Amino acid sequence: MVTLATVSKVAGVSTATVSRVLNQPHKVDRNTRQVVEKAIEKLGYRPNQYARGLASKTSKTIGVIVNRFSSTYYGFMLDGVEEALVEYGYKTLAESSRETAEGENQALLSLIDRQCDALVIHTNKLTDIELAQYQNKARPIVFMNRKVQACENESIYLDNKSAGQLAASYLLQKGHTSFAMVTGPKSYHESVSRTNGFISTLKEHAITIDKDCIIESDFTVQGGYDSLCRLLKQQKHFTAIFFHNDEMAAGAYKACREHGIAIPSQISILGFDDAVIASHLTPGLTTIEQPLAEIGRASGLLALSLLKNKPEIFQGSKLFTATVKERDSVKDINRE
Amino acid sequence: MVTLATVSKVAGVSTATVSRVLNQPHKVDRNTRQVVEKAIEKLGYRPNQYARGLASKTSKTIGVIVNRFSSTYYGFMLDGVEEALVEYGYKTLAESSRETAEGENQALLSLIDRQCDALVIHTNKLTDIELAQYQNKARPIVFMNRKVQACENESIYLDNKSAGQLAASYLLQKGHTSFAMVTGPKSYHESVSRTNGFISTLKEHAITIDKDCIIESDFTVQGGYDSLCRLLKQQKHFTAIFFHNDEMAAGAYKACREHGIAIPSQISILGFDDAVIASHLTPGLTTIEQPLAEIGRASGLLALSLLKNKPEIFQGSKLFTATVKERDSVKDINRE
DNA sequence: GTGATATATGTAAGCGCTTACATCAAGTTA
DNA sequence: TAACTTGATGTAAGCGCTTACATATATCAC
Repeated sequence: MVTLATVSKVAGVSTATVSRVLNQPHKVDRNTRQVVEKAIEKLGYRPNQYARGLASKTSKTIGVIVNRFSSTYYGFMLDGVEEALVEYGYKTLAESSRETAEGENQALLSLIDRQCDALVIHTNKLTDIELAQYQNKARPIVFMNRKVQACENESIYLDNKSAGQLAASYLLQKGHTSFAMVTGPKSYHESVSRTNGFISTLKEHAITIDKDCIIESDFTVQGGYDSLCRLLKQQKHFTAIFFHNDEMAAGAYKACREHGIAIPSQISILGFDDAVIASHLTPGLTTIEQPLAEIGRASGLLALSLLKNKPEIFQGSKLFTATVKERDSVKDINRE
Repeated sequence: MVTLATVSKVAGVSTATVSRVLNQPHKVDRNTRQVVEKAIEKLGYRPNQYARGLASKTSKTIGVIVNRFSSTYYGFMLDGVEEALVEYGYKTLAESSRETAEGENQALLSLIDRQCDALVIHTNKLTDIELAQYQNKARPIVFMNRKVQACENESIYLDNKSAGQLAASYLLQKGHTSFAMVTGPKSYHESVSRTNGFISTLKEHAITIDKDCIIESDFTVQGGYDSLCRLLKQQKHFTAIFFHNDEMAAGAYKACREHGIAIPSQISILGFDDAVIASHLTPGLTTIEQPLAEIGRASGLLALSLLKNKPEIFQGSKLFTATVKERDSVKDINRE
């Protein structure tokens, strides 16, 4: 095995010098540096990251937690984080929590055990209070797409209230005046904020939404399907439904097909996320787009900036805004 | 900071004993063990994985390489790998190659630097010869969904030739006799095998496929769209098209919509993968399903079994078979 | 009781690095 | 020229673990 010592012997210098050319090259004489670099090259030496980490107490690695890998929702954020870190020579250690509180805790501990210099985590199950306890100057934790009370400086997230308002404004602008909404679980802060935003804008226009027309669901296709069936059964009147994500909207498409309801002529549907499926649905799903990759990227950069204590690395805003991705699932009633 | 030494002092034993209760508890007396465990608990001690790795030359970590995270294709495999490893107390260190040869090389080296005990990699760019050079008894490398010559024992993959045959048989069974095919890049072994399988079965039925009706594309939605447009321009006759993945098939849906061609009445479409979008397309895309999560799981298990030299961990077959996931995009011509 | 065997624990030498500190040569100042 | 910088390099002490080996104690056959 080729170690620092091997290189130092071949190069005829001390191990300290070799270590210096690796970590603080400016402190080594040009000629010596070249000799060492040649030896490294020749031997194909690669530093042992564990020895490095043990000695320096830093791993050049940032741990990331997501619910699971098999959803592009997390995939886009992960790609964003990795992209940001690669630029700075940092590695991503990604772990999934498998959507359980226990998984989130375990992943958190395990990433800390692995000496991650910082953490970028997306969590749903742990409470703000539990999360705040993990915060620690030595090892910054960035909360990705979540606002954690008492850790707002380390939270990167979408302005979900504005996004809800945007959804309402958009539908109003298209002439709709009577609505339904299928939300995510109330335990998710996103759901609550989106709901509040949506309702508040309606209120501004003196429109109220029937309590029965707000259904709490679970972000799944099946959940969306079930919710739509329930809404139909109630026989309440509405011309547009706002779904808190595209999967649920896709479930609604299926239910509509089965009930012979045409989108958007009989019912308008507005999704959320701009997931991959949104463009493949027929008609194309109009949806509130959130910049997931950007959010991931920002989270990565924020982690680095906190870690290195260099504010210049992360300059932008911690709050992201959603936009409307217009396709064909919302009818413009004004044009009738 | 709480270290092994802290625990040993509190428990009144040597560090060796503490280390033993952590790694080989049966070698420690019941009473001593309890005392130590209590101390660990009380102090909230967590072993430093870097020190552990340095001393033991093992990291209990398996490195995984995928093209990127933002595709469920890789996501499902990743989830599969992680699921398998978690059972055995191993961690997943996932890195993306960003679909470049350089990225694949870098990721490979970087995971080795990080002392991964084994690697599970999905690569497209590196050649069999390059990959074989990385193989090494000390650190097994499993090739996920790829057959690498000279490393067949470490390759877990779909039987793409049979899958191609299955595609042909299915379409034949539905009464089709005239075909087109849109393949993935020829540089991908999957594309070649699927093509060969497809053609060979047709040949068995004395059917040939016009060279112009086989189009090489790139696995993207846009690629599928373009390919269909090209096929239509040629004015050749065919009733069914076999696409090498669902994204391309989705692109074809779009092209059909624009050209006013009805699926499946005017043209039948068969996809590959059973991606998430397949069920959301209208009509539902009939597709050749490959068990990605299973392939990931098997890869993880194989890596563990090679690593620990315990054949019993990985028992199954290294070759997976595709199945038909039937939806509504293939017309049954017999029923006319 | 003796020697052999098994079981439990401790001692201490690393694992491959980083880095504070020491050393030394060469240049600078008055 | 003596005293002081400065820059380049070396020495060696860890970082927090694991583990081969040594030691101590208990058990057992005879």
